[in-house]
Order: sequence, then structure tokens, then C-alpha cells
Amino acid sequence: MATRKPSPDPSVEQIDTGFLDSLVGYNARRATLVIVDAFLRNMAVYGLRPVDFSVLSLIGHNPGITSRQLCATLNLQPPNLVGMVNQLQTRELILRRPHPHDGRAMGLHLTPAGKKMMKQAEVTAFELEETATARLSVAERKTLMQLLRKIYV
Amino acid sequence: MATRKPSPDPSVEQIDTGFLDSLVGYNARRATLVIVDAFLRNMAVYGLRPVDFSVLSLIGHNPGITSRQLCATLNLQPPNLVGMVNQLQTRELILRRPHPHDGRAMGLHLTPAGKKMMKQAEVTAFELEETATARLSVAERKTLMQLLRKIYV
DNA sequence: TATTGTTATACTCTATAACTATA
DNA sequence: TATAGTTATAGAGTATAACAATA
Repeated sequence: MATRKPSPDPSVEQIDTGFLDSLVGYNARRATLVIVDAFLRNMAVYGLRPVDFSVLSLIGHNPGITSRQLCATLNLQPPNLVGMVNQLQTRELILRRPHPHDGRAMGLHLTPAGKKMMKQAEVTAFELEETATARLSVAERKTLMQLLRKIYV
Repeated sequence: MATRKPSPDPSVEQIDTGFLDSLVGYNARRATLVIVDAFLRNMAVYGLRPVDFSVLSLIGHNPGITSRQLCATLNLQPPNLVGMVNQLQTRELILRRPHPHDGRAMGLHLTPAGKKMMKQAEVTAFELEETATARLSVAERKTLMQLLRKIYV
């Protein structure tokens, strides 16, 4: 009986990502990483990571918000927020004031320096997003956000 | 001169997330986390995290793909892939064969058991996504992925 | 000289248990 | 008894430097 020489193991030239491309989660994750990367580069001048920016932005638009409320809104674990808030306070971007009617809690506020920085940082964040999503029209960008919100709201 | 009693520090009832909601990155990240969470719960039965699933899916659709090619496609660091590939091999889901014309590289392949499991796992992944994005119509789901790809491709 | 796969390692991110003080 | 904030800590995720074998 003749033994057939095993067919050579071909190398992969073009990589087929077809199945992964059909998953919303895969596409959302890849797009998120691109924008986060742009964010890290453009916001480094302010010394802000995405989470710091989110925290400061929420404090700015909700003076007196508590740590618990920040955690619930941003889906953070309370122990992981402690260090961030301490650092932002050390940098004199925020301050803690006693909560009006809950002795356990502290209301968080931006300092004047924090307000000034965030005014600029929010402009930078918006511009960086426009650059990262430059291939989308204004209408497409709006549609994209509406569709994304249908998933997580 | 009369001193005015400082106005009471009001507590925040309704949290304004308006600015963050206007950022594609924030919305993409929140949506991604929801889908990843659903993925972790539904794929736990296979013992697969998103990255394991992506690796196995690419190997399945690209028999003989190398570690380097996996890293480039999935944006992974080579040292972080070593442990994953070793584990998948220990679980007898994949095997390494010499690369046809590069003595440094190894071609990765699914074992019969790996193929059998991935056939089921890909169905589960697709179904879980449909559930997680149930508020989107088929057309909306397609539009969403097209828009996301415009950001990262 | 450059590349594949690897080891060792460090840094970040995220999660849990348990404590204190207040409600 | 429950909640806000905190401490300590563990695990997962991600990144870099450096090496041996091969191109």
C-alpha cells in the first residue's frame, strides 16, 4: 500500500476575521480602544485618565455629588474611587464639603482651578473625539451614540 | 457690615450625565462593558474569556496562523499570549505544528475537540449578542457595526 | 541585523472582605 | 440593621526589557 506524503502545512497569508467582525462586542471593544488611546495621548497634558476626567466632569456638572453617587453612575467600586479622589484633592482640583443632611457623606466640588482646567479639558476631549471619529459624519456620529445607548441604558 | 449666612449646600438628587453622554468613547465603553459582562456569564460554561474565544476563533478560521499573526490581528502583546496558548494546548483545544517555511514559528491548529467546542461556542456567542442587543433591529445592529468599523479599521 | 517565541517582571485595573462612623 | 467612606489585599489585564533560536 502506497503511503501518501502528507500535504504541506500552508502558511496563512491573509487573515480571515469574518466571524469576529460579525460580533457587536468585538467591534465595540476595538473602537473603544482606539478612542481611549487617543484620549490618553491628548489628555496627558492635563494628567487625566478617562476615569479621572469622568469623575471631574460629573463633579463639575453636579456640585455636591457624593462618592457613592459617582460610583453608581460610573459603575466603579467604592474602594477604587478613594485613591482617585484623594489625588484630585491633593492636586487641588476638588474639595470635600460636609453633606447637608447626611453626616456620613461628603459633597464633592471643583475648586476654581478645577473649574478652569475642566473647561479646557472638556473642549480638548470633544475635539479629540471629533478627530478619532473623523470618518463619521455628524449625523452618523449621532446615530452611533443613539445605538450604543440602546445597549447599555 | 452684615454677614450673610452661607446658602445651604444642596444635595444632588438627579445626576446630570449630559456631557459624558455626548462622547462617543464614553458610550462605546459603557456598551462594551455590558456585552463583555454578558459574554463572561454565557461563555463561562466553555471556560472562555473574550480573548480566548477570539484566539480560538481566529485559529479555527485560519489554520496554521502563528502567534505573531494572532498578536498583530488582536492587538495583543506577544508575552501575554504565551500563557493563553499554553493553557489552550493543555486543555487539548489546540496543537502546534512546525511552520512550513519558518523554523522559528509554529502554526496553530484546532484539535477535533477544539473544533467541536468552537462550533457550539460560536453559536452561543452569536445568540448572547442578539440578547444583549435585543433593543436593536437587525438593520440597526448592522449599521452600528459599520459605524464602529469606521473608527478602528 | 531583524524576527519568533519566550521568561521575568512591573504596573495598572478591578474586585472582595472587613472595618468605622453615622443613619 | 443598613449605608458612606475607608483600608488592606488579591487577582486580572497590560506593558517593557532582554534572551535564544532562526531568518
